[in-house]
Amino acid sequence: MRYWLMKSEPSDVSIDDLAKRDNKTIAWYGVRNYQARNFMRDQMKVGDQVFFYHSSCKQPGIVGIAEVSKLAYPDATQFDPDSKYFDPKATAENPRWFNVDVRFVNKTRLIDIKELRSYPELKSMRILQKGNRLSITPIDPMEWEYISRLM
DNA sequence: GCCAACGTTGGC
DNA sequence: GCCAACGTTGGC
Repeated sequence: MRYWLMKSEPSDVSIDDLAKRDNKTIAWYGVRNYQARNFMRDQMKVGDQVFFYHSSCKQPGIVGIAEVSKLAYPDATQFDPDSKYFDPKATAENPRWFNVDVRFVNKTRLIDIKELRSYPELKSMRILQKGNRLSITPIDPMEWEYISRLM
């Protein structure tokens, strides 16, 4: 079982939105970065634990825990001409983008990026590195443990 | 709203 | 295959 951090803009899908969905589950659609796609497609397994992170908002930070509830499958939005995630180069025979399903586990207090930066134990976290833009990053078990204790 | 950093695109 | 130009991300 592995650990991940997944960013979502709360104006798009917040932790509360996730908690309110049917089965508290959502397809992690819209990822259009190959590295992040590969994490979902090639490495994520059902039961993997996820820090749910709010980005591009007033208070960026970890706000809850979720888990992978379905293995990766083709992202439906790539085939939808009306979606902003439509990809004309993707076909049903040759899908380019994949997503897993993620299920709500629980909310936590907000552990914002400033607080995360304040712990030397977490300084190697990918999201704290300068210029980091990757929306899905692996979390080291030690880091998961450390952050869990803060909650 | 700014802008540094990054990934992607496409001409050569 | 290089790399300049461009678009996007995301904290501030």
